[in-house]
Amino acid sequence: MKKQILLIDGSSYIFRAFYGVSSGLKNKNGFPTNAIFGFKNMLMQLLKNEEPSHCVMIFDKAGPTFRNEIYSGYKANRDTAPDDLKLQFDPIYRFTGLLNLPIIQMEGYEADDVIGTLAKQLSGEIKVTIISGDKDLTQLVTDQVHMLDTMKNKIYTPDEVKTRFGVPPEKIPEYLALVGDSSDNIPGASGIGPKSAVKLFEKFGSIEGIYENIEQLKGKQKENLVNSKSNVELSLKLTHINCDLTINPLLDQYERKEPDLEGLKAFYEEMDFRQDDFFKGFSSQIVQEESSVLDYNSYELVTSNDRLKEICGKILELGEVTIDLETTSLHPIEARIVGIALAWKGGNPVYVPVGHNDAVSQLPIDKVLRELSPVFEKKEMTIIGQNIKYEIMVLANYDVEIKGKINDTMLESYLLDANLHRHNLNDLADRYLQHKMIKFEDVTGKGKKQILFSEVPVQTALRYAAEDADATLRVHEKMFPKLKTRNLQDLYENIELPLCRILGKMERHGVKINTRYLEELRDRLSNEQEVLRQSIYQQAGQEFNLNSPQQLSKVLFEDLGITVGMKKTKTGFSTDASVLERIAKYEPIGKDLLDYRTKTKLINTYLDVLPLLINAKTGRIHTSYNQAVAATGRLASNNPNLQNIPIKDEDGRKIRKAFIPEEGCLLASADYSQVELRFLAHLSEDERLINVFQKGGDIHTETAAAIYDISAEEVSPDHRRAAKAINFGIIYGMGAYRLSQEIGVSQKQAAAFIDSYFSKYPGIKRYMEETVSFCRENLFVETMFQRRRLIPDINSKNRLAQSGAERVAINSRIQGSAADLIKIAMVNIQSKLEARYPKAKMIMQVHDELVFEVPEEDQSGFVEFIKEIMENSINLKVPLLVDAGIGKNWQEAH
DNA sequence: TCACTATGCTCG
DNA sequence: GTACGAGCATAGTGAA
Repeated sequence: MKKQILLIDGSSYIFRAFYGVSSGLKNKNGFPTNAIFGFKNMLMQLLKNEEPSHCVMIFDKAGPTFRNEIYSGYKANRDTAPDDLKLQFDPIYRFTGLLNLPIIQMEGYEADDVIGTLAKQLSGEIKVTIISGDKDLTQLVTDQVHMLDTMKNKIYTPDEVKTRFGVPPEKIPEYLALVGDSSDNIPGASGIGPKSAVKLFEKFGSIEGIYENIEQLKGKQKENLVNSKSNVELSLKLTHINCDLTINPLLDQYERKEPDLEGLKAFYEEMDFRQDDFFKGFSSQIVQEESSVLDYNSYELVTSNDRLKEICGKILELGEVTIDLETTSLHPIEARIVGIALAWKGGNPVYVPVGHNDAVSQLPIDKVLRELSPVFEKKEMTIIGQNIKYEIMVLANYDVEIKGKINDTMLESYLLDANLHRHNLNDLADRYLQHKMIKFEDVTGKGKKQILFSEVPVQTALRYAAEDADATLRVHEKMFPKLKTRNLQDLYENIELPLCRILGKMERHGVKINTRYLEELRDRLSNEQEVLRQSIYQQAGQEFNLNSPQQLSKVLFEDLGITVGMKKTKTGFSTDASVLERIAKYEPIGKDLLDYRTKTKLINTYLDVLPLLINAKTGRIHTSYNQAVAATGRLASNNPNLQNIPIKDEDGRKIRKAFIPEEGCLLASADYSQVELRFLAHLSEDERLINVFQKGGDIHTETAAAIYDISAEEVSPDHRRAAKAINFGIIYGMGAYRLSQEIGVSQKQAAAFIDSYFSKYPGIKRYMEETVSFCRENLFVETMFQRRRLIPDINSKNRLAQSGAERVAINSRIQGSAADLIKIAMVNIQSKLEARYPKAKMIMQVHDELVFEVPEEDQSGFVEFIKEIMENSINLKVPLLVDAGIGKNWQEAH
């Protein structure tokens, strides 16, 4: 197989087939098959000759295109397809489907435009060959994109195009616009043929050049050109192929897949085609492919020390191995190893059981780890895993540390496309290998019947576990090279992978909780909650489930007949905080409901839950940081989510007092001040904004002063509040409506505010426009450290989806760059911390804040030490500022 | 009983 | 219709 993608101009294939094969050809039922037959032969021949690794078929879609809108005469001279041909369209589509070739048709565009877009998007990743005989398409030819005319067996390179037409590919649209094209009914300039067109281009370079210098021409030619000017301009619009359609081609989607052999056989029978061609020529390719697919029978169970030693030798020699641990628990702190699966290049995957109940003979875990220790110890070793943080943490339970390099397929997938929410191995295998894996549930069962992995029969475990290691290695080999071609390698190796180890340490260390304090707070809030509940029942004149928005809305808007602030949701009337706030202005029940909601929230989400999450062994809570969920590059925390512990309200803030240090330690906290606005300043290069940060003024006050055209001293709290809302809104791509809601002015006034903001900060406006236009062209945006976010909707025809995509584009660069920054800071801090304060630990991350547990004897100078590293982790056009403090609990540290 | 959606609220 | 990114709790619904 050759690494290349074929973009097949299917419609031209169909017409060529129809006119190339005798129209008398029919199957036994009298159904015409000449076009199908010709199409089949041409396609099979092509696939056999080219052996493409990727392939996609593009067809025209019936109906008018944007070219017809520009010019009603476009292709008007063509007769509609004969009925005999029309009948054959569907079988041809069916045949293509049976070969498992993806098909693209787009309404309103011609196949040419789709081909152009695909060629442009994919040419950076793979060699592209366009299969067509249409001379229009030669304009797409570049060094990476060639065109193959299979009828004439001619390959078009840029040089070939120049030789054939006398102009290079990029001039073809203009060339055709001048010469005209009778088959497409493109007028062109009368009296100008290929010869004179080439001469004119040689002399003037372009159509624009020709008309600018029209005076230099004379006689009939000048007259013709002048008279045809509008025709030429029109023609140019028609001949130019639109390479910017709204499609987000992912190369993987076009990878060759196995054809449906059964279906093809039936199809051939239906059409009365002889079967020999695909059984001989074609299926040999497929058979080769099949042999490279996962093979359960090759998996080996390792139960002897000698064999394990032998395997270690091979791995050490190779310098690379994929590892997957099977354990007793999903929780890395609790987990005990049940078996170890290994896979490496050029060998068969193996499984080393160490804790299976039914195993007749198996090695003990400490012996296996001892044997494997050179693999873990060796610096020049690469260990690959799916979610390798888990392996790192479980190995740490056995005091084993991976000293060499690591690779993580989950992170690889995340960096390639963070929008895909599924980066688990089963999905990756499906996506990259078209392989459906054995599911965990399939071997352990689920629900009440679920068993521990140690109870899974060892032969079943062998298949399951070795397949995991096998597939991990295979998807790694698919994804890893892509990181390089997409410029993501640096981010991967220098930020995400080092961070992965650090997160493992933070999670293992955990944080201590003052349970007694938490209980007291819970009791107090519960009492207050009860008082509110009774008060609400009384005002409502009935008891109902206060936690049910449905029941509450009935009580408020039907039974009590309240009409203020009504707002619809999908299913009824909303009872959210903004509605209740409006009600609160007239009815005390509104305020009571709001208070009830806050207290209930605190009790149910934090006070009741945190004590339950304390680990019995460590006496601390161990969150889990997910490095592969947030589309912008941020971390996410769960079990519990430590990134949404209250801080804004009085009662909520008290929960932070429950987060305490180990005996003899203190908690230190350090957070970046206004980090997203600083990135906005840096990325936009807006002079005024940069200046504000350089002078160190209050950003919201300065913004208020600028917008209202007053001095900083004259700024009132209300001015500042409005300016703050704008500053934050800008980062999110806010509209006037939302701002008006936020600061309580009319939508018109809000719009005027925004205008005024942009006139004072013109660089920001430019930044937003440039970000969107970059995104339109590339279908992704990039952070300061090349983290990509794909944004396919940016060219959506749906206005709402498109403006949503624009906001995402603007925000992702900022939020994502800030996420990059703190990740870099964490990597910097960890190594320096281990050297300078080996007893101090980094224990939490909350997007722009880091929390540390610090021995009392280390407290002097600690905060300054952290601050210094954080502020100097990267260089921006504005200074970075970190606020830091230290105290007896998380609240005091602020 | 379980899986799923809708609503609402917490954080940066 | 109306601001970006997350996680989580409860109610309610429909299928096994």
